[in-house]
Amino acid sequence: MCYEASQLAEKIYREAIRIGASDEDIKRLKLKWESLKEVHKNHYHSNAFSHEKFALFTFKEKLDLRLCYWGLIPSWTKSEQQALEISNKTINARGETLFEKPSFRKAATESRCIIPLDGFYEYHHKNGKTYPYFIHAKSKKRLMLGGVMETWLNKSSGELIDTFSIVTTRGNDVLAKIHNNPKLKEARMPLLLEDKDIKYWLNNSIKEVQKLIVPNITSALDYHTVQRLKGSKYLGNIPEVQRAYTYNELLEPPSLFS
DNA sequence: CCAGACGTTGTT
DNA sequence: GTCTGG
DNA sequence: CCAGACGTTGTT
DNA sequence: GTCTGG
Repeated sequence: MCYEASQLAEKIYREAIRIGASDEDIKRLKLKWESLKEVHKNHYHSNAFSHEKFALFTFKEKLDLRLCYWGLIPSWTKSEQQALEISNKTINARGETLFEKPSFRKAATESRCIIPLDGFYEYHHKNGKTYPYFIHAKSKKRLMLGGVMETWLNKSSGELIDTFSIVTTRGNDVLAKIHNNPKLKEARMPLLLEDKDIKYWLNNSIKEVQKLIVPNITSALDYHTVQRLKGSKYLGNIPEVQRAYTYNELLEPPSLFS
């Protein structure tokens, strides 16, 4: 799953290189980014339910970079009220059923996207308490997540709203470590695409795309506990929120024999 | 037929 | 313990 | 998903 | 818009 994420603004357009963008593409996206970055803010920690804007890549005739709200609003949504309700339920989209669900199948078929993230947050449970982890790529690379996007026309305001959802798949062994119970039957995680697969997610046939919905790039992930992400101890949307923080109760109990 | 839903997560 | 709001 | 509420009254 | 439950 993926309910909390980080996306920093710096030179996001450059990730297009990993999608196989041409020099011309990069030039165009850089230009576009110059205007987008005025409204884009650094998300050191963003909770999906606050529905903030994230930068993502799409591909119609050309590779494009756009800002979209997290929480997909299907085009058939009728009112602002309904839009808010449904966007609270479409933070993630199960990869297994992506092409069947009424909320996602149009987006899945016609407008898949790539969300470049600096990391995401997951919770570990122990003795009835939760401990947040920040999960990120080793080597400070961005993670490239598979997603779907859709534009909603708000008829009461005439406004076009771009929205997206993050596709999820079975959790890999890194997730299994964070949920450090070897008997855990199934952890979920966002669809992380390897560089070689990114362009196929954007423009291949449905059949090919479905093959990409599998756990991936385990070895390239790193993670550590961070301070609380909600409540009175929450640091807010600042760099420190993703800094390593040790919880003594999570440390290995001292061995009797060491 | 109409009305109402349309989604995800996981027991540390 | 369980539901709801974000 | 987690954090926080978990209720009633009546109209600034 | 389309499907499901009643």
